[in-house]
Amino acid sequence: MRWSQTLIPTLREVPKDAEAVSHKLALRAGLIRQLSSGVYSYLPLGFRVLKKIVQIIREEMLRGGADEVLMPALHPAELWKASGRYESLGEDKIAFKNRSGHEFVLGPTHEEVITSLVGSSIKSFRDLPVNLFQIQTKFRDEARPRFGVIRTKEFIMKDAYSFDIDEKGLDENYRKMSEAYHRIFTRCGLTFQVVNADPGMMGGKMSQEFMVECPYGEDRVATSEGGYLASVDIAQRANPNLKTPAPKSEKPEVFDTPNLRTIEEIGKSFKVKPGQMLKTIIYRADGKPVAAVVPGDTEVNEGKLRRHLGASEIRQATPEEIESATGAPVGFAGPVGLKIPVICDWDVLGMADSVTGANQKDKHIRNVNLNRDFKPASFGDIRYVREGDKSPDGKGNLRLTTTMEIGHIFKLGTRYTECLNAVFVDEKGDRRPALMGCYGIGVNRILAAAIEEHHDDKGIKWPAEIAPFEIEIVTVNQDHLETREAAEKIYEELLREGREVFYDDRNERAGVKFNDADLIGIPLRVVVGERNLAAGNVEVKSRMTGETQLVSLRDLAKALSNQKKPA
RNA sequence: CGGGAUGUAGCACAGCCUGGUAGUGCGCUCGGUUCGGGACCGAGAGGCCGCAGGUUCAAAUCCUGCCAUCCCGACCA
Repeated sequence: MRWSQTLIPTLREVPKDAEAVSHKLALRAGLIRQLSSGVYSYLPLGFRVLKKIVQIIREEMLRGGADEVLMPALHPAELWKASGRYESLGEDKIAFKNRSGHEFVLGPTHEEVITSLVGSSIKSFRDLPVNLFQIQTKFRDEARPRFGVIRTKEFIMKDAYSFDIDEKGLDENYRKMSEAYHRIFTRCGLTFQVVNADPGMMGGKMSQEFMVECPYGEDRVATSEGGYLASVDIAQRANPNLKTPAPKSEKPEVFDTPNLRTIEEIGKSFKVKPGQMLKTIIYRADGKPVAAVVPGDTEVNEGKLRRHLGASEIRQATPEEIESATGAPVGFAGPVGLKIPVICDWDVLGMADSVTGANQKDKHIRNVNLNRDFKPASFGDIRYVREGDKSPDGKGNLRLTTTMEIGHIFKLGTRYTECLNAVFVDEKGDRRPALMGCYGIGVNRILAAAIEEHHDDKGIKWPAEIAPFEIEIVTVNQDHLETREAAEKIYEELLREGREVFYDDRNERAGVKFNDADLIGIPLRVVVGERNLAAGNVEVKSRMTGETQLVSLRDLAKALSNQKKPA
């Protein structure tokens, strides 16, 4: 393709609020153009990258035994209602009614649709397993799109769904998909980690996230030297086995804290370190009130608390519920004298003479001590891990890194197949719901992640397999006849060989073209200029390594195919 | 949904406090000199100053409302 025939904007300046590196570079290099908040168009260069990524995904999914389908973007709302997930979609849902009053959802994900499709197609265990995937646009009315193409309202997703007759089959499909994901992300040039994750609202037993390190990511991962790796949502820590210090105080003392509710406010006004305070949060676990107590400088992890309690559902109490449980408005809860079960984090065992809410309006209480002043129902690991916590495998401490999720695989079990009636008849003649797995990849995010990982201050350095082109031809002086003729000849020849060539045939100064080439980041650059041409040579430069070499015109084709990455 | 900011030429911004002819840089057009790492000189074109009201002799500028965008938070397979 010739530059002059392509819609590539000359865009060197980027809005100052473009924060993420990948966002800035994608705009500057003319990969994308923003249409509105969280909605982007892909220009030719960006689209080529997407196409490459899509092709890699497609090949590896087929290799992994999945077959391709395409489901509609518009889903009947009845399906969603049947699965019970309609309401929980909340703000994300884009639903509307057509003229005849039918309600539709603009598909944010396709579990409901595929389950209904597969349910109506399978009869017997002989029809299973099936594993189907598609690559298409999803819509989610994100409350806050951000970081360019990292979180957008509309995005391209590869989603796959497997259906099996038993756990063994599900395990097998899950493993194959995991392997396919490893191949996909590796081919896309990404350094990634596989992290155990919280299955969350999707239900199911097991889930793993494929993460890349990225300062603009929205997830955090805990790692340790011993190889422990988990999303902070579920990351655990070893029990520090703290000994409770002897109280220095005689008895607790209530004091006035008018209008001071937060840990921060109290800390400031009374010179108390947050770590010396007991944060008490009231929850409803399966409808029953409980109080969770953690050090003031840590956060309660609801998922951990839920598992600790063995509850199936947990949520923060409403202000009214808090008032009835503690006798005080929000902001003054504490463990002393509470009538509801108190769950303490292990850390609390190591604290003495703490400050906490007094369960009275505008009052807190100091010199509070465990056992003497309050007696917890139980102890456990109920807070989010922090940098420096002991790794649960006992090997070293935890380190937290910011990451971006590029893929996620789940074992869903029968959650959808039961309510949407995707059942089959087994060998014994019994009707059973199929066991389901689902597997997603954010295609746009791979593009962003690749830029985040592979760039320098001049621009993008595309990994070979997803580069928009293999080779860019740059003429130093397009007006110079011999230069132009040589470049045209090289261009035509490479095209004939089936190479993907981008030809910067613009009548621009050399410096401009070199800088643009660095910015766009095509792996190989062939520079055709009068100086070298006189000796029958051109220059070949690698964007990744910066190496340059002089190659004679005669050997050019060979030199370039040596650079071609083995498939 | 809360907190903060910003809407002025294709793009990035200044001007606003203290009302008085619409500005700068990049890009674009024309002419010339340049031409192996973002050239220079000269001449031009291009704006309903987000929208609607109000105050005023006079509003990009002050006031009110709305809309949009961005940032922080809440939320998020």
